[in-house]
Amino acid sequence: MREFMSITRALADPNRVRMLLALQRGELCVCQITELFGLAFSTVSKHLSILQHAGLIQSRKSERWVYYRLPDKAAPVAAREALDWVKKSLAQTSEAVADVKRLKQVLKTDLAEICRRQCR
Amino acid sequence: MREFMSITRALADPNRVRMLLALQRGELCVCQITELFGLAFSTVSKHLSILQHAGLIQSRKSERWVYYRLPDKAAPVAAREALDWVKKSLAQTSEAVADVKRLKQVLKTDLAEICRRQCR
DNA sequence: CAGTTATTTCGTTGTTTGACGAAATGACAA
DNA sequence: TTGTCATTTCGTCAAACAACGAAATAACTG
Repeated sequence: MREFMSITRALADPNRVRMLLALQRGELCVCQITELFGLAFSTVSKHLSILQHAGLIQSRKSERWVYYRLPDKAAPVAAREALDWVKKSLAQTSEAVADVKRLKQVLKTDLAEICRRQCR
Repeated sequence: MREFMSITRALADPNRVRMLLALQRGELCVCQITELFGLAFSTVSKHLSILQHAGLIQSRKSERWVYYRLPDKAAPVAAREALDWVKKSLAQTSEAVADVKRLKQVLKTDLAEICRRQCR
């Protein structure tokens, strides 16, 4: 029950759901997601932390960046079912399609360039 | 997306999820659910309203009572999939089992008796 | 080692949410 | 019609949450 609730609460925010959909294309680092959604660094980091605690994403560190991705097949059943449901229900929606379109633009840009652009 | 979010937000509260699980046994009126969960009338009514707006339950009025039930097969796909997921994930959990046990006690009692007991 | 850089954590702010009791509604019964 | 009764709506309060910027952390680079 506890595990299930951590998943439903993670899915109860539209920005987090959009992040999951964006990650279908492959892993992304925090600054790419920040660029994609136009939110503050700290906000994106918090969202990703909530998704990760719910088992809906995983992360790895490489060079200067932290990459987030959808979980592999070893993920808990509840999380995998939730992700299938999200994908099936929303992959075709206008929001998801628009996000993918903007994501393609973001992916064209060099990673270091994106981070530098977000002057802090 | 909007419809989907109304479902995930409805599922983001443990009391609402428990109500869905309790309704698997068949329809219940508001005062039975109130008795089962030990919440205030108005609180239960609000929860049921949120579930209904999300398409996760339906209601009918009969005599003095309003009965709520899980939706029929004509319900939106997203709602049916969500309910299947909830049921599959949680039907065997200790919380759900304990609720069903108490529900059986509640069902033994006469409906009018239950309502009267909740002196207002 | 010191500086830079990407991310996380912390503290604050405004909004949303869940809970309650009281008042309003709506339907049936006398 | 008036009263009764189950439910809903309203107003309020405290707790939770999303957002931000600033400070802390952690890891590479010079």
